[in-house]
Amino acid sequence: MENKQCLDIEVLFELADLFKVFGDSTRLRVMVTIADTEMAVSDIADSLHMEQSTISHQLRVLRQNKLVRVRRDGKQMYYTLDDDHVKKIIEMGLDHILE
Amino acid sequence: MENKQCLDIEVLFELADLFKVFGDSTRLRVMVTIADTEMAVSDIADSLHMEQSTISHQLRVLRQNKLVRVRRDGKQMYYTLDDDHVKKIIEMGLDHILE
DNA sequence: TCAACATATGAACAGTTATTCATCTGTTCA
DNA sequence: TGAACAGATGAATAACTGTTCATATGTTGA
Repeated sequence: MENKQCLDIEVLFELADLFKVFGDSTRLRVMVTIADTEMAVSDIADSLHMEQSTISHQLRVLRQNKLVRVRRDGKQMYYTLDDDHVKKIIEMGLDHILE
Repeated sequence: MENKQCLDIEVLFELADLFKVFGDSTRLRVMVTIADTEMAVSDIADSLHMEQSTISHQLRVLRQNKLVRVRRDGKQMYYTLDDDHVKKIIEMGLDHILE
């Protein structure tokens, strides 16, 4: 932990909030689903066999945390992962689990 | 996401459970506190100005998820982070926040 | 403009979780 | 052996969170 002096309470609260977002299987599944491709909300929902509303609610959480990018095309909203950072965090977690 | 075929529902549930552990500021603070040093429970509690019971409960969660190691020395239990994996996950998250 | 469609959103509910208090277990040393 | 101490744990509670239902917003094409 090289930047330990930066790790005051506030930063750790923020960090906890970030990890909270990853700590839900629905959000994780959405993130993996749109990791390498843009997808419309209802297609994500279909793909995961979940309700449109559920996915929409969770996409909002991902949006608020800047983990996804959105683009409107007509009636549809296309979501994709924001950056490779997010993938890296997921892969780090997988490494820990699959070791 | 290179091992995408491994990312079935079960693994993602496990992964979510792992991130849930990181998604609490108390646990995060405990992890950072014992990242580079062994510490007894009451010293962690004092250092964070929290109750012994609170820390003990959270250390149990960390233990159950194999994120910390324990060693008894007399009446005291000395905790430390289990491996560098855990630090890496925290640092990845910090990178995302502090960018 | 209006019907049809895609998505977003608010309220309600159920399930989960962190903290506290009280108490118990286990260790030391006198 | 027993008092003092460190830590663990169960129960209770308050706060939080994910999902669902119903509905609202916004876009398209006729």
